[in-house]
Amino acid sequence: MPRISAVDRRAALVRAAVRVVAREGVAAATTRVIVAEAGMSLASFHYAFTSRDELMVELINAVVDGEESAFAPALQPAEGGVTMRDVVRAGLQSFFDAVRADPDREKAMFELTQWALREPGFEPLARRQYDRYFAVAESALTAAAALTGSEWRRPTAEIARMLVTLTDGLTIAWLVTRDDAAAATTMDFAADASGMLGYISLSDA
Amino acid sequence: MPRISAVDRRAALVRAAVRVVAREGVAAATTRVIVAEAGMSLASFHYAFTSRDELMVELINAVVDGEESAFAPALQPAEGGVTMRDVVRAGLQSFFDAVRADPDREKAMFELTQWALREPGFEPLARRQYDRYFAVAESALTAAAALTGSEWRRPTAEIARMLVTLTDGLTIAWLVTRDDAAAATTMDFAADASGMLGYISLSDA
DNA sequence: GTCTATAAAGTGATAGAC
DNA sequence: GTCTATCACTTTATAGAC
Repeated sequence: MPRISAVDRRAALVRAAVRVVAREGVAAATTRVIVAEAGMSLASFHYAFTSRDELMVELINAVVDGEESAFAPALQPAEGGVTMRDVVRAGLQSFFDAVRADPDREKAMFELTQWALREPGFEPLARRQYDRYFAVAESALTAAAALTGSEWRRPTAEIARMLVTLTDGLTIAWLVTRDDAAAATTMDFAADASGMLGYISLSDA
Repeated sequence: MPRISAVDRRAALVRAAVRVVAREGVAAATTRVIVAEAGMSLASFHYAFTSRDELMVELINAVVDGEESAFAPALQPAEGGVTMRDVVRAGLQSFFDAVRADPDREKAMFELTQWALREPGFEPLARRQYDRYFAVAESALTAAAALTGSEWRRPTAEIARMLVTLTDGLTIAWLVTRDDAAAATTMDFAADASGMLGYISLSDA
């Protein structure tokens, strides 16, 4: 094999590990499976990382940093006026479409959270993961307000947390039941509720 | 060791496994750890069960069947009239109090769901688990309607699913952040939303 | 029935040749 | 740097003495 710098090797191993975790789960992501995915020898793993836990830290940080807004497609400027209720509904649909498009990824994200919650000393990684979720949700809420000319009546951080609560619950229930119709009903309900409780239009202010 | 019937041994092993899974997680619940918890030899395990997977099936069925309504304390008849909004809020609080009282149990329930979702052929167990959650939620909603003299405007099965979505999301976020105040805000929001959208009082009907 | 002992396969990590 | 070979340990499961 060609000589690869330690940093490149680390990056390649993390990318391989991400694929393995999504495809086969955290428990199956052993060092041997990961190096096979990366096309390396087992010894190369421990040349790049001192331990499997060290890779796991880098892995979680990588997927968390790479987390992008699944709500974005619904937040494009549209012709004519658009209601907050409809933007929230469309944003939830965008999120849900992303879940349906790659269920293994979502399963993996939950598994990583729970792995971090169990592994002594790794709880901060789970916190970081959720801080990122909250931040992504909050910026989507801010964009939605700008798009509709409204203002959130409660602190956006508070509503963001509610939104993450909702998307987590929605995702788990769907991963278990695969019931698209039930998911749609949940999203309708949530959009109606957010419309009634969460914001005021600027013209009302 | 005294002679124990196979069925008794199975039951004892399942009870031991439940404790181990709650305390140390699914991944740490090896046959050795489980038999140690039950005070048996390793060979006794395979006398009672043909495989670890067979125990896992029985384990999940046991915790799912034993699932009781965490909403119940809030559904006791009270003096004077009580609004649906307040019953929902109190029910969520009862649920949340149970989570706070035994976080390891909740962590274990999520882990078991995800284990079943990953293990080939075990998805039906995860379905069963959520069917039970939905049923528990639905009966709580029916009891709440009776208590307040109201009627749900949508099918209770639909609202039950929303309720489970909410409690799942609430639980995960709290397990990660341990933020009681944020959880309270989420519950307030959810109670307000359910009050505005989900039911009609019988006097309106 | 219940045990000890062990098989067979997997794990993370390392030594040492090249 | 990169490899093969291996260590020390753990896993599920079983054989066979009692």
